[in-house]
Amino acid sequence: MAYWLFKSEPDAWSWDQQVAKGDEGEEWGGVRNYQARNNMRLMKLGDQGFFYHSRQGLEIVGIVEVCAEAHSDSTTDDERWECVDIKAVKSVPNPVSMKAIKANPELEEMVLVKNSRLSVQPVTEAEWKEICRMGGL
DNA sequence: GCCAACGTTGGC
DNA sequence: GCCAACGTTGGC
Repeated sequence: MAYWLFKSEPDAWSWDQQVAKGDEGEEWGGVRNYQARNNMRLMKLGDQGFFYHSRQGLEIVGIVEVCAEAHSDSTTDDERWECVDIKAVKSVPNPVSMKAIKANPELEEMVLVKNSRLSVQPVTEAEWKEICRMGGL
């Protein structure tokens, strides 16, 4: 199983909205970046991911699970773009902030730190465990 | 709200 | 195929 990180501006799509969707999940559409799309193509059913609030919040607030593998993005007719569906699994008791991540030497190689603009990113197992520990999970 | 970093576009 | 110009993202 692989781990990922999904970024969203809470103004556009927040963790609360994701939770409200329940097990039905939500299509992660609208991504127009090849690297992010390629990451989604690699995702398998049951893969886990962090849900991160960018711009406002700047913290990891929840855990999601891939509930549909890559398919065409319904927000465009352009066949280049694909996306997965994700559903909320649980909230992070103590949200892990960008500041806390940057302050932790074990997380200095995270894509979130090195390439903050990529909206769908891979997370290593070590990073996953460390952030879960920091988040109180 | 600013602006650096990054990705994409398009003229040559 | 290069690279300048442009648009967008996202931390600050």
